[in-house]
Amino acid sequence: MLYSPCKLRHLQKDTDEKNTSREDDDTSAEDNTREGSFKKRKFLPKELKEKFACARPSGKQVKDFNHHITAELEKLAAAYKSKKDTWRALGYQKAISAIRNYPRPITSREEALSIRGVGGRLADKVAEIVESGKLRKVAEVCEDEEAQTLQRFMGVWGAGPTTAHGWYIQGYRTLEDLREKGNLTRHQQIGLKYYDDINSRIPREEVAEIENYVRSAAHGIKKGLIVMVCGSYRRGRATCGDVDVLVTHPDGQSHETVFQPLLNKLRETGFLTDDLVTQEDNGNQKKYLGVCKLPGEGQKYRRLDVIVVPYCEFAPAAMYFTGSAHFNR
DNA sequence: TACCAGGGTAC
DNA sequence: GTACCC
DNA sequence: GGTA
Ligand SMILES: O=c1ccn([C@H]2C[C@H](O)[C@@H](COP(=O)(O)OP(=O)(O)OP(=O)(O)O)O2)c(=O)[nH]1
Ligand SMILES: [Mg+2]
Repeated sequence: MLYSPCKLRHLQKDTDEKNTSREDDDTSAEDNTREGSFKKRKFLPKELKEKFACARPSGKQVKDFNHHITAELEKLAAAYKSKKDTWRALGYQKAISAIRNYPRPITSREEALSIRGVGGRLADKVAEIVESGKLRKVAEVCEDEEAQTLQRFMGVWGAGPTTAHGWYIQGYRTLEDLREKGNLTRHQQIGLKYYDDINSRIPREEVAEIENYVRSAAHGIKKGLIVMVCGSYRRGRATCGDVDVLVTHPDGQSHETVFQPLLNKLRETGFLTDDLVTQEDNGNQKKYLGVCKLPGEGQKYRRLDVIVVPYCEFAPAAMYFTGSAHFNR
């Protein structure tokens, strides 16, 4: 990420057709009813409160009113992605993101259609789920052996549709096949080793523990370091796929020297168990991707991403790293 | 019908 | 160059 | 898949 003003331009424009909410919130410009009680600003025009998620109180937890719908659509999105039907998968993903952040339960095809990113065909599917609780298309597309195997293989970190298909046509069907016969890159070996843990969601309470662990290590290296978890955690999700840690320092200088020492410190204590990408440079940003585990019995292995950025890029880096991916795109 | 973000590393 | 990832 |  370059964090140039140019890159950020689209974030501030066309607010009324592209939705201003980071979680990509709900819908198109018109419907959006939501009380929104800003005590200090009684004069805030009602249209604004209805139009902008940022003008409404967020409350503490991010709700997931339409989980039954997004869970079903997720299955199709994943299946299309595994079949390399990229753009169809993107369409599904955008709709899922919009529905996930729609602020109340959807009860009709028309209501679904009012959401930006949900067109006629997806609205039909939403309606079917609302009425029957499931989608016949899922059985059709996702439940044969090939589809299920591709999904299984793509759960290996570092394996995408091409690799999964390659393993499939070599006759592999199980993770055990991969372990004993498969040709795996270093990333994929790690992904397979921790398959179950990496594919488990992380409760946000545990993410907070990991944040504190990294913060303690950071403060042992340099006083004043800012350690902030971004990603789905910062967007308020109850569970997260991984932990995205942003590190910076208000002196505007220290970011240059903390990256490797911080990682080394986390390695020494055994917190970092495996490295995926030890250093990825982008402008002044440094990024680490790896696997970690909190001390103590029964802790799972978790995917950890760390970026270290100069303080002057703190805000845009936090924006990028908080996402969602859909919002950034 | 054209387009769907923009950047990086591993192989 | 391609595959995969953030 | 959806949007323009
Ligand atoms: O293709 C991508 C993927 C990620 N990001 C940014 C936004 C995202 O929020 C952040 C962290 O990525 P991650 O994959 O961890 O996404 P997440 O939003 O944290 O979701 P999850 O709960 O799956 O980790 O990096 C992008 O800009 N583009
Ligand atoms: Mg994340």
